[in-house]
Amino acid sequence: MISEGASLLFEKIQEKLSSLVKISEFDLKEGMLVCGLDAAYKENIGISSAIVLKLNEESPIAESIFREKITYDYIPGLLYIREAPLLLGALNKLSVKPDLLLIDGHGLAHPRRAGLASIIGLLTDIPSIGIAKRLLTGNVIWDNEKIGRIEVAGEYVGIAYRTHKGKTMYASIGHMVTIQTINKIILLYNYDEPLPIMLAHRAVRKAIKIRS
DNA sequence: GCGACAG
DNA sequence: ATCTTGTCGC
Repeated sequence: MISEGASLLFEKIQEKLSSLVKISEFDLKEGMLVCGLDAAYKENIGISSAIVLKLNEESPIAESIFREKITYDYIPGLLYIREAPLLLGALNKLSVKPDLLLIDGHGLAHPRRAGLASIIGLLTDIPSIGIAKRLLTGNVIWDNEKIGRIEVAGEYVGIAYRTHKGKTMYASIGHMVTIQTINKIILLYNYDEPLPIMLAHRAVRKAIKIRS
């Protein structure tokens, strides 16, 4: 449970962090390490995973699993207080330092302009992109059948795209990347859920299942 | 007041 | 996210 006062505190912190987010050019280069992050839950236990792949390769070169007792409930807009500790734990166990983080959740496509992806990027000082399956705030202006622009409070913060199976995904700027970076990532993973995130998702699902 | 609401 | 069987659709 999170008290009303604590929620206000976390919202204030989030607003401050938002002002620290940098939108900057990020060039994808051969050999770069792309890391997918995801988490799953089993009762009061949270499990997270970080899966690292070299750009254009499909076998992980490093991966980690992290488990920790959950202390907070999920509150829309405050996902980070529940999930950031888990993701940081998984990142901390990696044997390598990723060049780019792909995180399940939003970046700037957030009411306070600082979703989980932005916060993880800021705290680790690693460029990041948020990729969510549902929109939390803002609107999508579809340019064509498969690509659209995500706008929040008049700002172009990300790209919405439709998977080959018809599922809409919402990718937004986390930290130290631009819309162009997101465009390249979407193309790189062929308009599907990015492989690193897919593998991280499978890893946590598997880990959750084993401990039951 | 009503509805919406990342994972 | 998670609880869950059969079932609608490609």
